[in-house]
Amino acid sequence: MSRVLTSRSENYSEWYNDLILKGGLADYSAVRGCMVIKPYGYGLWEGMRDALDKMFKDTGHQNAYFPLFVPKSLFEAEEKNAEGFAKECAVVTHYRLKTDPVNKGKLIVDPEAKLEEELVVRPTSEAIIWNTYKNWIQSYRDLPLLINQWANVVRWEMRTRLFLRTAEFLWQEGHTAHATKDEAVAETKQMLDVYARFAEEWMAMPVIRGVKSANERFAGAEDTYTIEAMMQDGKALQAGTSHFLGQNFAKAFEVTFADKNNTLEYVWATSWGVSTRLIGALVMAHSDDEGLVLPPRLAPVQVVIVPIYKGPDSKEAIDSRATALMLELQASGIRVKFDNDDTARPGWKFAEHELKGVPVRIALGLRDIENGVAEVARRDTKEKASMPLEGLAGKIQTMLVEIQQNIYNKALAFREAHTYKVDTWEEFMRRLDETPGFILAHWDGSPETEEEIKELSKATIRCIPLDAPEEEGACIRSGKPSKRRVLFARAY
RNA sequence: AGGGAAGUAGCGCAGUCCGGUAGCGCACCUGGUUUGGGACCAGGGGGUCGCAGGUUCGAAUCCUGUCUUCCCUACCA
Repeated sequence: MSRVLTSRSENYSEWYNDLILKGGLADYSAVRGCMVIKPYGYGLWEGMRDALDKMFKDTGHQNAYFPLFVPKSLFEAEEKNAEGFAKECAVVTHYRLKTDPVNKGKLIVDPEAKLEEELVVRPTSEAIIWNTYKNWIQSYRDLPLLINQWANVVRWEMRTRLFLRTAEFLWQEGHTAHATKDEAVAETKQMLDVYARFAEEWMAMPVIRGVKSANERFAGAEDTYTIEAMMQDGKALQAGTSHFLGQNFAKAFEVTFADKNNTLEYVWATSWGVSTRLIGALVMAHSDDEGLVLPPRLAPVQVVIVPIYKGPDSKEAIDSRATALMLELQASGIRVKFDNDDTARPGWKFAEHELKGVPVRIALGLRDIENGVAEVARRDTKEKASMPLEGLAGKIQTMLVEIQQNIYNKALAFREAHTYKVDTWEEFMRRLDETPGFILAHWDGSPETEEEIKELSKATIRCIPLDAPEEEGACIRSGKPSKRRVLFARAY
């Protein structure tokens, strides 16, 4: 069989790739560093998008769409941001191709069609958006301006990995403008909280909320808030960020408003985003050696019904009972697939749906129907039980909620078992190498020490957790005094 | 970006050293028997060997260039 997966322990990276490719989430493409998101993977993204979109709307945001291209002069307006992205920008320099006069049938870039001003393919949209907001904001009555866009962005990465880092990816980016600093900070924190709730309640993936250190901060931001999740190899993955941008973009793009006293003030800004990287996070957070394990709330298919045909006469009876069950489940709001493909055998289907992470499988044969039962199997625990067909939809609903909770608990228990308080440099290094995970340790707060630790250990400060209690201590590297522990890990 | 490996049918691979007109398993198609954990029998279709040059009577095989992917390390918001 070509469907056999590499195991996690054998090679974690290959296991991950196998899940993505064999689970039908994505494919490589003819374009370097770019992937094709297949229907099953895109279904996951749609689930994420719909849930997040509702959360954004519920917090007062509206969607809009801004151009893919950013004139270079706009892009460079906010210096730090431009510098941060400069080395990974795709740039459009020409607007026309023509037939190669030397080599007929081939196309060349028409040298006559050079753009006066190059266009940067957006790696993020702050520049074009703030240039636009300038025209939209005149008065305090225009604020707050709360806008989100669902879009693709391009960052020319040298080394790519499916979903985790690709040259082009899908994301959402929220960009808001506020009259006061407090309001903008509150917005930044609110959206971080939205992300954290989404990760925990929908993806069943526990996250640490925190603030980035200066070194790890978004270019152009005053503060970057993050949610950090732990993958099954103990490495950290930044799952979402929310930035307090201060007045940096307002000043760069001259975005001012008249306050109630008619004095002109610069607006205060935020931006926040999550991307298709979340799909990579989802895969690595829960899956096992048999395949994907998807949380019911995001699984494109929550329940699959597999008929067990026996003899030519059984098909009709089973199909009609299975169809009735499917309709009953659908009526309960469950996403269900009746896999009545007669050319594949049950065993094959069982393995296939396990690989794809379908949370619940119902097997239905003549024997079951005679006894008024069905065999129900959970993907997360692999438990199988015979359950009465009568009232099954209600039980399945409950089971889906339990599965959602169970995989969250499992991920949380894993994270807790791999989170260590460490007070010496020796233990710090030993933990990273021998029992990878999150390390809570003291740091003197200086960028130099942070850099030194990174050089020596390849671990970075993932965040200063928001709930970190005050605690006197000594920096793990420099020995200088520290007031709280910060979160270290090797990261994706 | 450094090191390593690999591109031959949809997938996994053999063939490459030693040049002679492409093969195996799975998948696919047809017919039949089957169906409670990746079925079986019979028949069949599909590949300008990643791409571009070169050497040669002749290239999957030798030479040069190039593209893509993976792994390890490094880098990255």
